[in-house]
Amino acid sequence: MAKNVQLLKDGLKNEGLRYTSQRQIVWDEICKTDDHRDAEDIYFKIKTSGQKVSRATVYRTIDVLVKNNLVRKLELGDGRNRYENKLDSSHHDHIVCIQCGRIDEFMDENIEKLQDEIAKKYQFKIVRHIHQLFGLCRDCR
Amino acid sequence: MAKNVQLLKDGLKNEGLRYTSQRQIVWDEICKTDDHRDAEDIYFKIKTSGQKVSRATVYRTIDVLVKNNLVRKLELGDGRNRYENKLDSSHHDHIVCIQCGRIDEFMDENIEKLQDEIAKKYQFKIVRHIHQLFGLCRDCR
DNA sequence: TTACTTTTGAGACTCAATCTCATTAAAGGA
DNA sequence: TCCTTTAATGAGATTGAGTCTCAAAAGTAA
Repeated sequence: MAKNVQLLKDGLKNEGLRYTSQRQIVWDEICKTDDHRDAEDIYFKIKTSGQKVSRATVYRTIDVLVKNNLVRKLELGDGRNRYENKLDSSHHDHIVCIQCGRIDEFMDENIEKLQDEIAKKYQFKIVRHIHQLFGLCRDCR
Repeated sequence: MAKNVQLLKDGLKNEGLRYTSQRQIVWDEICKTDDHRDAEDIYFKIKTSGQKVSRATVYRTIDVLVKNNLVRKLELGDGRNRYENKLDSSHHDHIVCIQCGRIDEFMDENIEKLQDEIAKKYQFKIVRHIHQLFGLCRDCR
């Protein structure tokens, strides 16, 4: 846990941002699970735990964490962004079950390589990418 | 153009839906360009051309066209879905410039194959997928 | 033409997310 | 420790894409 405090403090300092109790609360909440949760989930989890952080601050803090590379933003195209902590996870993409909502993760070096080749061909500089497989998981097919 | 009328009529008939002038107007507008436009763009283009189709009908018709495989829906994760006609384009993914908004298309058989292998490994049945590269295009880097 | 059913339009509504602005609280001196 | 400066916060208003409602209009089949 002390590790998480330091990570946050360093990240904020790098950006010239202040360390506040609200930001720590939001970051702690995101670190509690490896789920892919939306901002409202995170907000209500904090709220029902009795801690006081406003909705605006939760949204703003999540943005800060994403920009500082502590949190990964997941865009599933259903109008709600999901977030996951990047504590010990390296880059990966997602497999999403459209029936039960289950989200698995995958990573393939070869796909990454092919991707880089495509970018090269288009003289394109990749900043980030999204690769998601939607369909039915083992239990739903 | 007659081709587009027939395509639409057939698509609608398949679903047991009626052929209406409004649906034809929306489909025609989407066929006019190969751009990746959002629903509001399409709605206003129709509106300013003097034709009368309500916003609700434009949105509903686009959904119908997507379900009937006449239109491809593009989710860029910025809160606005884009649409493109599938008149003579086969499957492809997208390269999006975060500076100028330019959208290029790419397709790589090998990536598709690797993707299928991943799905197999997870015992997952892919229904659709999203693969997008975000970054800076040739002119913006 | 009639009877039935689907589609449309206008505007109300939803919901995630952002913005406003007065108030509160970090951080770095003195 | 106390100031001063400046950033961060909270409450609630606002935005904006998209959906819903329901009465009126228009296809469809007999």
